[in-house]
Amino acid sequence: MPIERRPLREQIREELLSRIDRGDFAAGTDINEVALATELGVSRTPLREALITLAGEGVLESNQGKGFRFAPVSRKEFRELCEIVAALESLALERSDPAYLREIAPKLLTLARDFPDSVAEQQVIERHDDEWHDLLLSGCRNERLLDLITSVKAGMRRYAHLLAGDETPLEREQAEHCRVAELLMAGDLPQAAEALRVNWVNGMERMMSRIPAS
Amino acid sequence: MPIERRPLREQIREELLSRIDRGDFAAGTDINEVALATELGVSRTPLREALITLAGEGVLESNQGKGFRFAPVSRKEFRELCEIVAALESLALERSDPAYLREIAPKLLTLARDFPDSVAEQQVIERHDDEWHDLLLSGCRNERLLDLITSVKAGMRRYAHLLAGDETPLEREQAEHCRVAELLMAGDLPQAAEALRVNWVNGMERMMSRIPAS
DNA sequence: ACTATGAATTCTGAATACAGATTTATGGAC
DNA sequence: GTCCATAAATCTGTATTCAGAATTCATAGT
Repeated sequence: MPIERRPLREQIREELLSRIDRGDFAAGTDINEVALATELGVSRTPLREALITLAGEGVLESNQGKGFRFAPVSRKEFRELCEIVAALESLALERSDPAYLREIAPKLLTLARDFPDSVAEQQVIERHDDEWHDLLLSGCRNERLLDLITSVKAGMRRYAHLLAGDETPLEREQAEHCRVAELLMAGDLPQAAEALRVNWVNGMERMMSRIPAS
Repeated sequence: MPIERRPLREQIREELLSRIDRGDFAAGTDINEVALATELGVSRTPLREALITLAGEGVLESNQGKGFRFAPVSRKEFRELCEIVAALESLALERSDPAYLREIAPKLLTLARDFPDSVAEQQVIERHDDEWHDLLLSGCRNERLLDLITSVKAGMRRYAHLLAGDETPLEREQAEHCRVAELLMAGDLPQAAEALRVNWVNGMERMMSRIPAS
């Protein structure tokens, strides 16, 4: 059994991202490197490496002499990120193997219908949503594109916990996912890609009001 | 006058990118950190920070215990990158201020017509091309998108010097740029965005044969 | 009371030191 | 001569140290 040997910076990056998911860090707050390094039980070197990576993904900002801080959230940026991901995921779908898509379409439909009901924990809903999108794009042949999508989505994680504990119209989300799946079963890739883009744009509108004005 | 004070890692990153433009490094070769740090006159710490950034942009690869190396080039990846940039630039154009676009359209047309002739140095041609694209997208209101485009294009720089010293059909490139500019003058944003996408796809096809098979 | 100035503190950015992994070199068995 | 084992050298990944910038705090002056 090959035991896991990954650079510390990657583990640290993932730990920080999962803490962001839990809403541990408030947007806009400064990072104290020594304090955080001590808490994580690592030295500043790999921590800084992780911070630099996250800054490249837009999760953090860095200012000369002032170090890193969690990038503030804004409706403007959220809209920008949604636009980007909508375009990228739509492209990824268009660049997928049609045969493979038809193959997984039934499973996508099942997953979409099995959406957890509104009372489920936000964490559960999000994980289910991620799973659906991951499966949807798993047939994309453009590897760089998949990496890029993952990276951009990391920048969106800051918004996840802001949207927790609400009465979002899950039915709409569910219906839109079903529509994508059905179009794939019918073999209409362009329409499915368009439906996916629409899903992102609609989702953005639904979430927009929950984000602080500026 | 505020004198320039930027982190070393950024300066190093840019220096490495410009060296890649000059074709100083062969794709696929390993990086010796101590040697490179010495040559640049810096310590390994900021150098590694720059390397990690470049790895995040796809310029480098990193393997546990083996350090960094310049990512190998391939037709497949070049096609992938072109697809991505085509989609992103097209989106950026669609998200630009139409009034501003009409304003700069004449200048875009002039620049496109003033394309350096075939005998000009590759460097000159590339710089001119970059200038045109930068101006074209300068009206985009989606800041994250512009950053992303810059980042993805950094990953394409590895291919720049491969395409040097050839008899590429510059006329086609020039004509396509003119077409985009003309559509913008006519105020037809969707068509201009589509023409821009086509320009990227065609450019990809033109370059493809010059890249090593695998 | 308020501001300005400067020292003390805290923190980041960069350099150096150390530990462990990987590669290269060496030597012996066949 | 080839193959394998083992030791030396090299290099990366991480920790620690150092230098200087930014911030805080205290004090003097108005």
